[in-house]
Amino acid sequence: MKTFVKVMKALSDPSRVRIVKMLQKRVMCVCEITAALGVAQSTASKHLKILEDAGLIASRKEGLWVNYALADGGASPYAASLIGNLKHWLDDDPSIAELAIKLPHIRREEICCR
Amino acid sequence: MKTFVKVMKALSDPSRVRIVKMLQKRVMCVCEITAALGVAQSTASKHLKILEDAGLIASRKEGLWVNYALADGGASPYAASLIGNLKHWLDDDPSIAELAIKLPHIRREEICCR
DNA sequence: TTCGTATTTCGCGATATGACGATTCAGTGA
DNA sequence: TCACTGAATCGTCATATCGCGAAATACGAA
Repeated sequence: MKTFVKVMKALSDPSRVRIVKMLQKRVMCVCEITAALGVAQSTASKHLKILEDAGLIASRKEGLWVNYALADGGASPYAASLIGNLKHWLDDDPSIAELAIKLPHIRREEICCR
Repeated sequence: MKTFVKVMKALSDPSRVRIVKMLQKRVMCVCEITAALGVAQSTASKHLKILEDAGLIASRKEGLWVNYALADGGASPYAASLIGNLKHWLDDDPSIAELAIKLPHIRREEICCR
């Protein structure tokens, strides 16, 4: 029950859903996600932690950056199912479509002070 | 996005998940659900409203009682999918199993004043 | 209509959540 | 070692949520 509720809670915030939808397209670091969502860096970091705790995404430290990607689903069957559904859900949502257009122009080299 | 988040929010509370799992077994009125969950009747009513707004359950007034049942899913594809998944999810959860045992002994004739 | 019952709504307090800025932590390179 | 950069954590505030009891509704029976 606890793990199920955790997944539901994690996906009950629009910003977090947007993060999952972006990570469907590609791996992203925190500063890219911060820029894409237009929120404070600490806010993005907190959302990422909640998604990771729920088993929806996974982080991987690479040098100075922390890259986030969709989880493989091994951690939680509920997370795996929702990740699968979200592949084809919400693509026509205005805020998701907007992100999809914006995404190719968000590159860490231009955001982080190199 | 709003309807999706609404479904996730509705299912991010253990009491509400329990309600959905109980309604898988049979139609129930508010006083039966109140007794099964062991909460105040106003609390149960509020949870039911949230689940109904999300398109997960449907209510039907029958005389003095209001009977709640699982929604057919026509209202929201997200709700429909989650209802389907919950059919086989969480059956082995302790609190759900306990409810399943308790359920046959909860009858409105014994709860409501006759 | 008037009463009694099942349910909903209202109002409140305690707790949880989401946002931010400031600080701290971790890893790179001078 | 030190300075610098990306990310995580801390402290705080505003808002949302969950629980309850009390009052308001809705309905059926007398």
